[in-house]
Amino acid sequence: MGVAERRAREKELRRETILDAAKDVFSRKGYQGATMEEIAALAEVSPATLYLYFSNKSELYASLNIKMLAFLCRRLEQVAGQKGLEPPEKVRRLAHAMHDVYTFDPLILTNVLHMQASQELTELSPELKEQINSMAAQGLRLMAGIFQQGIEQGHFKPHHPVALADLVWAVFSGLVLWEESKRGFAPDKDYLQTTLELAIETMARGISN
Amino acid sequence: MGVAERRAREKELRRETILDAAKDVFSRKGYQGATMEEIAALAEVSPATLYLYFSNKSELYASLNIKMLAFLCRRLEQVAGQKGLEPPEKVRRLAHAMHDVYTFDPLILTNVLHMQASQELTELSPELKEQINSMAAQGLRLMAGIFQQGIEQGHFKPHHPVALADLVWAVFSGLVLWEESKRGFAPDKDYLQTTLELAIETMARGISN
Amino acid sequence: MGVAERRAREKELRRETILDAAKDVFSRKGYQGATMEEIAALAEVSPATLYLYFSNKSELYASLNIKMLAFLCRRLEQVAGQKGLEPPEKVRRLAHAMHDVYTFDPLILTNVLHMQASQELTELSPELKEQINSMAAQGLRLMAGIFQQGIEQGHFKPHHPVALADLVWAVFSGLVLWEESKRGFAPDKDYLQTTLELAIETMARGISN
Amino acid sequence: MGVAERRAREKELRRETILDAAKDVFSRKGYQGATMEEIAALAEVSPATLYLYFSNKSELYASLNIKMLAFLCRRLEQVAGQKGLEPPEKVRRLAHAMHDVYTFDPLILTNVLHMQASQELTELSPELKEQINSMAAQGLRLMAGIFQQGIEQGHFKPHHPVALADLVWAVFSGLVLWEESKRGFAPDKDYLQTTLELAIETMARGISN
DNA sequence: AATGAATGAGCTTTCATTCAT
DNA sequence: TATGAATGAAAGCTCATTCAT
Repeated sequence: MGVAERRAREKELRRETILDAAKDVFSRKGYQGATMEEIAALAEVSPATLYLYFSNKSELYASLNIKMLAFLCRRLEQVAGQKGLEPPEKVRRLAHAMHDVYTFDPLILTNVLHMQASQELTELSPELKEQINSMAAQGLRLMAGIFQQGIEQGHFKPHHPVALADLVWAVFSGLVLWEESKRGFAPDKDYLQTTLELAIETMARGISN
Repeated sequence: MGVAERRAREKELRRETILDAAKDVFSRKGYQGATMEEIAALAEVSPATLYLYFSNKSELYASLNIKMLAFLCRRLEQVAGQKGLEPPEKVRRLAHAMHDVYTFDPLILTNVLHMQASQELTELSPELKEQINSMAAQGLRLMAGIFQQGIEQGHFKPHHPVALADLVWAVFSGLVLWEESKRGFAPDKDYLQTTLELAIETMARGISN
Repeated sequence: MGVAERRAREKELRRETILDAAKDVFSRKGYQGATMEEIAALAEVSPATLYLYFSNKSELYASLNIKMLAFLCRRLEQVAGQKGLEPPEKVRRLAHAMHDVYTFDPLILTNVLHMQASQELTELSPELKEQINSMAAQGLRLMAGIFQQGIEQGHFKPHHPVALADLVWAVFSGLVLWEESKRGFAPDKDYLQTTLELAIETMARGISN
Repeated sequence: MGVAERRAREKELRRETILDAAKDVFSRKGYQGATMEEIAALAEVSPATLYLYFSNKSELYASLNIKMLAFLCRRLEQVAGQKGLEPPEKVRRLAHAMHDVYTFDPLILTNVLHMQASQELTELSPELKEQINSMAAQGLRLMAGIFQQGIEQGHFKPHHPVALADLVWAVFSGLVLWEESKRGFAPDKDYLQTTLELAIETMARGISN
């Protein structure tokens, strides 16, 4: 059992190594631009080894994105689930949460947003596509829940909460991708932090005036 | 000379045809996913012909984006250059302008934003990269000018105008890319129009509170 | 027009060159064992060129077999269509015809029989599979027609003509494949000729006694 | 020693399990199409284990065919060795014997015939090739012996008995492979039985008229 | 000027085989 | 002895790019 256990742990470890390498390469080159060879080299395995862990390129890509969406959702759940907080405060924490994710690993969001913003999804198998879409939807639902509460309690002017969540997500995508696009120009993390927080809050209030 | 002139015009015409085809294909497939063959087929020329007008794929891509950025800048100049308008009104018109561009041809912005939001730039020659970056910078400068004026005249609370322009651009990217990412879900153009206008204006004021 | 014509002829010529090379390689190595690279080398083109003429390996294989079945059917039609011949004589000519095909190019039959005798068909697209099967069926129908006539005119004892055709085809396959399997042992062409003729005729009579 | 013996028997058992799995896979997919992994999975061992029993794929294939040829020869010996039977009756029993083998396990013959009818042999080491060829030759010799006797005793008209044996083998191959090629069309076992018997007998007589 | 045809380089994927455990 | 894991080598196929006509 000891052997089997260690094997399993080692296997899981290597899987993570590969996913890490994939995250890096996919975020730098995009889905089409990334090559299995480069991912393999970064993970320090042979290309053939990748296929022991993922049945093909698109499944690797999908697994990666699912993992990252899961991380994002978990963080959003923490915020949404906090009892006894006024919605405006929750909105502020929402901004913090997304910024946290970005600070923890900018590539996570870069990948998720790139995926949302582009066509790679069409190449995936329907099941994986479905899984990814439903996780993304859950993220939006969590955000929408916060606004819903705020509207019900009179903090925000009546407006469809899903539309608000959409808008926040869009703003957020814009900010992060914009940061990304300026890579090399020493992006200021505080700048993102501040504008993000402000943008989300004013948006949540202003949109329905 | 009449002959030479007509030749030149015909050549220019074909160049435009190719760029149009490229715009379509690049916006649908992304840089890596697009093939010269598909672009050629759409432009109704042979693949070899593309190389009479553009020395390679990345130059074609760059030329396309430069053209589109130029179009965008021209429209921004119209807004920025109007005399006798109060800055808040200019901001409103700024939103209109960007939405106009999007309405006139969504692919223009889709391409520009995708390019900004991703890594294709790294493949281009330094000169072209420089040219593209400087045009993008000019667009930002034009927007920043509007906010600058507003701040000087006391309409907006003091804040670095370039940062404001950045934020507007980011919000806008977010909204458009978000729209794009939901292709197939019957996007509502009015929704984009309204939220865009609102977002820019509230942002312009709120950011400095 | 002269140019277009010559181009078309050259293209057709090259297509034939490729098919010839494919015939050779497929008959030596079988479908799975053959490589596009070897076929290309034999045809003195690059592997990529093969894909200008055939969309993939299985289509190349199918095209080859269709062409060869067509050749076989044409020869069988000549025999079946001859007026004023007694069925026993027709049977004799049938043996000659099949032997002719074999003499003209042993690889033709080797390929057709190998294909019939193995699993490669399952890899082809349904349409091509259908086309190949229908041509093979036509060959059998032609042979069956000869026996049908012989039975009706009392030359052969009553028996289902299709079953007879099946049997003849089987015998023939056996003889040719057996020859093939002994390659290198100086196969005697006359031997095949004689036994083939004898086998077909005795079979045609004996089966129903 | 008891332990060593049991070990040996277990080893032999596993070898047989592997050969059985190989027989199945090779007959379904052919030599090139079969994969060591599929064979291993069917034998419920790891791919690496195969290499403890056979030094490589082609040796496994060869071992399999040698075993099957041995089985076939044993059955032929039974027929050839029976005293006090008239040659015509022996011929009849020869047909039965071959049909028995086919009934006992169609895959045995399918494999042997496929191998004879194709090129896989060229990949084998000279020694194995030699061994296979000599066993096939022995099978033929056994059949030839029957005809030899018949000729000597005046039952069949003078003809080279080896040629007769060749022909019978060829007919038989044809019938079985033809059956195989129609897999899926509910092949009728009685049909094979009857035509086989008839074909061998008429051939044995007719060939020398 | 335009193109049909060709190809080199490179990609994803498979698989027989090896080896540390 | 048995195997999980790894990989080198090769396969099918694609595509940006070139070139003779």
